[in-house]
Amino acid sequence: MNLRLHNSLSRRVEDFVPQDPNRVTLYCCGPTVYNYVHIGNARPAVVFALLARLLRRHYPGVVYARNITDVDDKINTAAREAGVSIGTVTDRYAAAYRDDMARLGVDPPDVEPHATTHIPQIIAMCERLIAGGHAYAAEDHVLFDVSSYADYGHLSGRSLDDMIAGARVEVAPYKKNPADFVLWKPSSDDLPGWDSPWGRGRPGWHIECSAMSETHLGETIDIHAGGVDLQFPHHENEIAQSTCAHGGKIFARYWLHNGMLTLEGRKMSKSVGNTLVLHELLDLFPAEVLRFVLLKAHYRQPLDWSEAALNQARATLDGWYGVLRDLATVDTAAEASVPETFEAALLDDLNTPDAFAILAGLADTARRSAGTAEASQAKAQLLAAAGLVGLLRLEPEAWFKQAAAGTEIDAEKVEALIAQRNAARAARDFARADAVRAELTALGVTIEDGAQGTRWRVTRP
RNA sequence: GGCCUGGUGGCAGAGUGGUCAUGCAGCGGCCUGCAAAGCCGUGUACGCCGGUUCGAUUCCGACCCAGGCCUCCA
Repeated sequence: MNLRLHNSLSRRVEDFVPQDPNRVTLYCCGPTVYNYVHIGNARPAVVFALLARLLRRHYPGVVYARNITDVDDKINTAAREAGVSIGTVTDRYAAAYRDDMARLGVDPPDVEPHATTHIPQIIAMCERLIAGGHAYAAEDHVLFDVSSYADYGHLSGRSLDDMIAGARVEVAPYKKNPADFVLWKPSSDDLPGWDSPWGRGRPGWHIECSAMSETHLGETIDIHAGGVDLQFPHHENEIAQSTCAHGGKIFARYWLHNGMLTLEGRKMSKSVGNTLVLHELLDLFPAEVLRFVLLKAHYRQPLDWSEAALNQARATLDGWYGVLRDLATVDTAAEASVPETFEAALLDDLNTPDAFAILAGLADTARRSAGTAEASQAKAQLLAAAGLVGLLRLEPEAWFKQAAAGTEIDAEKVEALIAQRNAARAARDFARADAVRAELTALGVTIEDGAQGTRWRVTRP
């Protein structure tokens, strides 16, 4: 079983062959911490943490870096508006990000570099680029000279001429070429800044990733990942900077890009203003429901976020948890290996929809295995496969008794009503029994009479 | 305008040159006091038009439509 990945450089699915199996390097562009992230920001975090997990299963050494951008004009604005320091804003939202990711079941990266702790490396990279004739200082800025890098535009499939023709931005007068981009820019006294050979200033957006990637993963990394909206200009610029700073050595061997989330068919983005805040969604829905929706479409496809998608995810998970509830007493101490077909689907460019189809089959097998000698193995396989994608991590009873958003379930009251109803049933007073059930329904509780008694669950919202 | 994706059954969503995706929903039945859960059964799906082929949803071309990038954005 080999890992195959779609490489944006070739626009094809390729066999993944690391430079060094003992040190596979993966870098994912992380958030700019000026606010809570939205659900769209969670997609790359979930998808590429899953990729890191897969890599760890197949290679002895993996280093996964996901950065925090903590210097940015939007951060400055947010701090000014809130009347707090910039550090307060970045600390608060970086912590919130880590917390939200943990709740979503996203494994933390091995390294979480912050831009502001890599200023010396950023300055050094600027100096190297200037020395190599790839960048120039002008009016307290340092700019990358795109004409010095013949391959500029390769990743995003566009030529310099196209870019200039299609430019919709005003070109700063100090740029040699309209497509030149800022590596370093001056800061006024009220803005965060660091001393540099070009005066007090701060880094441009793109250079930080190049510097942090170089610092923690080396000059050539195996995989660089991020949203497809970063393909241009962010990733294109990273390639230009890093390649030129490293004497032409390839920067990233495989480029992975996840598709955008849409809301009612429109791209979800902070600039459009139609974002759903992950922090809030986590209070409204079980984290596994959010994970399920994020992984149910292939990562490169656009994904439409909707109430219907959430309900369907919940219904499917209810079914799978129902299997686990039926097998609650089955011991899974046996070997719990991930079935090969399941892992093969994931290894095929992270085909999570196919993996989910296989998971449904495993759930089916497990359900049918109840009471047979195969039950333990079937349950173990279901749990192992689901666990790899971060699902079915709760005890089934806990899953079914999760209260709906904003409500509390009084389990004792529910149990008491069930006892009343069962007493009525025993007396064959079905009118009374149905009346009690109506009370339970009003509480948002569905009951199931079974051979081992009556069990209940919170009806999905 | 340039570049790039994609159009699959009620919905979501994989995939394939020639039997089956899968999930949710629906319908019929079994079970149940009734439900719920479960079980059994149930759908002439692949944007449009040409081409290649014994055969295309799958390959090629045109067209239509939708979305993304070209500006901060995951």
